[in-house]
Amino acid sequence: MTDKPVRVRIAPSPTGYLHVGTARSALFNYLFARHYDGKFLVRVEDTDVERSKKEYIEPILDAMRWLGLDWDEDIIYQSERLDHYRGFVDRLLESGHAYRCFCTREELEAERERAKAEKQPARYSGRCRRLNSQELREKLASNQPYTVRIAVPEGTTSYDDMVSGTLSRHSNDIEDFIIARSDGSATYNFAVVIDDHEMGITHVIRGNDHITNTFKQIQIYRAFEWPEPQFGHVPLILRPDKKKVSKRLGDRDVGEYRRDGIVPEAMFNYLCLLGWNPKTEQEIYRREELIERFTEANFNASNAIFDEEKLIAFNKAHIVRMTDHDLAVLVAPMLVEADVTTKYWLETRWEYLRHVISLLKERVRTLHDFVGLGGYFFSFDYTYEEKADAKQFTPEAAELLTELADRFEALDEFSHDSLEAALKGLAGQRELKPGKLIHPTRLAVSGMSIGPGLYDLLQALGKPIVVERMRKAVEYIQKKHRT
RNA sequence: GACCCCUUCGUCUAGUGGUUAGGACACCGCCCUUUCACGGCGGCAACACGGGUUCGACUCCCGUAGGGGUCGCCA
Repeated sequence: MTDKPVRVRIAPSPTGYLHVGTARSALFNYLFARHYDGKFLVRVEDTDVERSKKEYIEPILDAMRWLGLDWDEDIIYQSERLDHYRGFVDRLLESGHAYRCFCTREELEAERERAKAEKQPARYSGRCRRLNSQELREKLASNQPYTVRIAVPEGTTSYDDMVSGTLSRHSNDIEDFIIARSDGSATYNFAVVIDDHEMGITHVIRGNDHITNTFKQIQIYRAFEWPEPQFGHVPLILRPDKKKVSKRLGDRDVGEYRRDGIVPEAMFNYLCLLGWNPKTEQEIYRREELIERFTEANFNASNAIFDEEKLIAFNKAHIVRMTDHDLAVLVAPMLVEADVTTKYWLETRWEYLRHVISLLKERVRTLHDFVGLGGYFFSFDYTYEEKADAKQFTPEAAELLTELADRFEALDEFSHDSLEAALKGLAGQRELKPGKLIHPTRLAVSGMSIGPGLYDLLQALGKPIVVERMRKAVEYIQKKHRT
């Protein structure tokens, strides 16, 4: 697919957060680089000194690390290369590929207004391109400020896009854009080309909102007679119908999803399948599988809507596949954060945590559910689910729970099988269906009507806690029915 | 408005001239089951429209419509 070693990059602006669209572009570049044993680089586009603060890049790098998008080489900061770009502007001026433009912002603004009013395309007239040497000398002598514009050659510019095939645009629609501001600093499109060239970028994979820029950037490559990288414009990620946007997972910042309990493996997998396809019916993949399968051939061309429900489905699938230990590492701080238990308690009972996770992992949508559905494994300060309470905690249940608690207490071995035998034994004697005991017991020891298999649950909790909670429930029921 | 990109179930998608148009998420049934979840089975549901080309179009071409992007001395 290429003769040179692949070098790609992601070039985020320091906005303070990683947008899912940028994340996916980064992901595609990462996958592409890893697949072809190339390099994946990061360049920070912070030329706008006004609004770029160093700290705004940290959350972005953080989110990338979280996703596992590890980059190669040092991060390049455009802000540190500002002076470097100037010489290149001069070269283009000398070679005649660029010219000075003395139009003021006001004049340009007026021109645009007029064009808009006349429903004409809003493009620069090219007035200063036609300045003769006499006029030029006068303007220069009078110290008029100027910008530098590229002189786009007449004709059509074409390139072969990795996603959309051959794309072309007429020079009139590219326009003589500014490459250097009146203070001499390089503009975005110019700096990008210098950087990509000097970084040896071979492939530029980015959102299709950059197609217009690509035609501009190609002008610069050609003016310098530099080799052009291959460009690939992937479809955009759209948000769902605003009315249907969900409450919890409404934002598109990757960090937000992380905070919402999405595991990086799921985000990685899901994002990859938005605009790219492995051409198989399999959808759940590990990172290594995606690296192996990823090629530029299977890009999709149409925009995609980010479906949070499907992300959740991927999240469930990945959580089930993760090891209990890896999940425990992620869940432990959440339990502490939720004040369900303490860091110390967990550290001394890591095995228990892992076991709890193994019981819960199949029923969880996000990491937070481990807390929401498993708090009772760590503390007894829950209340009984209202509906279940009304249904299960009858006077009869109190009597049964009392008897069952006694039998449980008498057990030598507190195991899945012995618990089942004890419970079914009682049910048999009373000629009751096991459910008559199971449901109140579950409610008593967990406060919930849903959860892991009861015997697993009881065994995990252990005899003292089970018996205590059952007797507490009996007291509760008796009190409830007395009043 | 100009220029460009895109168009298969609600959503993500497979499909490259002849298919009962496949899968996944969601949804609805049923099964499994002490609950929930998992799993299994089944169902609902799509080729935007109009012209061509062709023996034959979801597939190719042209229009139309719709969606999206871009049009800064921002990136």
